[in-house]
Amino acid sequence: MKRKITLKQIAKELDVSISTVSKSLKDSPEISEDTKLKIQAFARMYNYKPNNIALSLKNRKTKTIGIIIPEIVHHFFATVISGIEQVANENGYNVIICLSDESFDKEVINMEMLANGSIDGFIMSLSKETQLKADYHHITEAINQGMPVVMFDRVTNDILCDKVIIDDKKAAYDAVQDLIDKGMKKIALVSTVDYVSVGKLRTDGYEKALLDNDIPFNKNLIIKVEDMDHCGEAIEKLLLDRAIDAVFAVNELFAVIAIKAAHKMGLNVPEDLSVVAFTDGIISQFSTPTITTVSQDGIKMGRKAAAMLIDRLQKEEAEEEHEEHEEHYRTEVIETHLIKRDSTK
Amino acid sequence: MKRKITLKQIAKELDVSISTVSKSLKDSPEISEDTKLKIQAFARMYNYKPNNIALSLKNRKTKTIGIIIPEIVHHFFATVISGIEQVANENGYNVIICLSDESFDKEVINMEMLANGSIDGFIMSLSKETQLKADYHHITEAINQGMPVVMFDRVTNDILCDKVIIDDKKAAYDAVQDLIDKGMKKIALVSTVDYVSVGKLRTDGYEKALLDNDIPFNKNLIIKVEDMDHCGEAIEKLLLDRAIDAVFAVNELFAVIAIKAAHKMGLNVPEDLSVVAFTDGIISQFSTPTITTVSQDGIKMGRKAAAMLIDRLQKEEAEEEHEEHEEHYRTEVIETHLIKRDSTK
DNA sequence: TTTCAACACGAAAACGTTTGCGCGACCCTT
DNA sequence: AAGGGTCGCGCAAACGTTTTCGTGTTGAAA
Repeated sequence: MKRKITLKQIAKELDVSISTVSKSLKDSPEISEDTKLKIQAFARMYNYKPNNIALSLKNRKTKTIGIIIPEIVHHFFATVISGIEQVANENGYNVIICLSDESFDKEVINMEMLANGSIDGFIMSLSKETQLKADYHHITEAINQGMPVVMFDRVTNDILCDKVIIDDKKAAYDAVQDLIDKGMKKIALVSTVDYVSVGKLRTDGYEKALLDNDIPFNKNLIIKVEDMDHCGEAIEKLLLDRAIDAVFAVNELFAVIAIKAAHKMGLNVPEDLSVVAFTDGIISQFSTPTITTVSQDGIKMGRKAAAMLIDRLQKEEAEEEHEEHEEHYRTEVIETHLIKRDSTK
Repeated sequence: MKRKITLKQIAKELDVSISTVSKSLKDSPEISEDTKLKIQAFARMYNYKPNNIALSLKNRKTKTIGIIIPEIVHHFFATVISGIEQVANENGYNVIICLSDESFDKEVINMEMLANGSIDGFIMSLSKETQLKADYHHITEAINQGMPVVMFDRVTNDILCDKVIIDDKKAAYDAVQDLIDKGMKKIALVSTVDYVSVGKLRTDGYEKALLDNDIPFNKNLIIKVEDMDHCGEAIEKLLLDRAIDAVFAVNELFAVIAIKAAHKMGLNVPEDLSVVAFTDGIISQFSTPTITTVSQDGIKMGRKAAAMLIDRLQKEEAEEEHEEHEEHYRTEVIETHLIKRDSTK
């Protein structure tokens, strides 16, 4: 149980100064070969490694990225983390992850926690509650303190920063258009409540596709799921009442519930009902039938977000207080495409 | 773009010493009320928060837990993280996550990285490659340096430390026994290669259940999946050759593949073939039919692991170099139970 | 022998905290 | 008026680094 060795201890042991040890380990020409070799050997023997915390304090940077997301038991978010981690690793960064649990307060607490020197920059996706309250003071504050922020997926126009998103509206439009092309006319939408930005955008895309094809936009064909438990019932009711021929769901969970509801009523998918979902995850790949989805490449999204953040950090470092902060923020759009599987004809 | 304010800046601004500022903010009785109020007001105005890195350096502890897992795009591991994060948060800890990607080298690099002062302790699950090589020097080293380690799920007897696992053998035994109770005799096992500890244990449980019921243990009914792509074929072959009546899969992915294979051959689940799987995840809940599984409560596992680690950290802090390190390590076993769904009769 | 460069190393500041201790100023007691 | 006590504050060390700027010793050139 020997604690990690420090420069000071090596110095004392070898009867030289701390600076001599430090310089020797960096192979500085200031130090004689003899001394260097002796110190290096000693350090290697005791497996000396510089203390990260001390380095962070000295360099005023931690080489750590803070990630704040609503939840982690969620295929999409897990893939994004995976993407972030890849790029972070490639560039010598670590990631520290905080979960907001869809709570505004936790999001704020976590951000303030990390903002006090623990990290060099944020990558985040807004919690539902934050989007509902539209209170972004914690983010503004972080940015004002010079902490770069990259938002992904659930973003807001109220904050100026780098963002990486998918074109939710267009993707939804394309998915619905595909249904229409196949002859569907009565297309139901199963969505979340409106304050979640992506839900709103996907609804917009759905509506536009209908209108562009001269299909009346019928509010009765839209289910806004507030609470998971009644989702199935609502869909069954719609199937019963309206004789719809397709369902467009904003996530795969809603889609699989729709399929189960259809089965329960003796309808076959895709023969009697086509189903398309947003977010290509595990469920879509393994449900029966497999579900046609809009791909939403989390890995790519995460990689892009991390690349943007690290790019900014490095630029910052290069400028080094030149104060020429070119406040030019970018919004990257990740391509999506429709993955055709067995839930559509 | 004002950088975060420091004690030094406040001191200079108010023309007092740094210590006076620090003590005032801690409401020390050493300082007069007047001065304290003035300083506190000023600090609040500038939203002063102590720098975490400086605190970490001073206190020799970071209030951060390092997590090393093979991958994150995996329901089970995601739930474990979620559990860890809950308890960590409740106790004022942050979590920093590294992915080994099932690679030994990455596991080593990540551990060494974090061990240099970045964290107070580890929670980890071994990568496949590490288990294959059975090389645990990096873990021993961390422990020798006084860094507490808690291992979960994929553990090894070669390392002495706190562990939290499920009783893989017993859980497998129970699952197979349940099949036997229902009249199954020809039960196939779809497993991973043996060096993954849990795969081995689950196989043992399967074997014991058979033998205890006087059912011959037939190696030909076992499929060791090396490579995902041929998994389906192997199962189909078995279904064709052997007329098996049940499949016990060590994870839900193998189970769903078995079900698909069965369907493809015109067999119905559960009428013609029962399927039970380990690891209760998303797939089991949403596949058709839903799959009977052995629950493996990741949240609980994560919570337990975090609790054990934090407990040890606090004990360490209390002892404070009393050197009375009671090296008594515990292994906690998380309860499992069979969740009966539609893939079994 | 004096002078100066080169060499090898150490002292100290800095990053941002916390905290034990010392010290001056004041007031009260005798 | 001298002694003692209290109050209010600052100094400095410590955590573990890196790096700039000395500084003492040596050897060679003048």
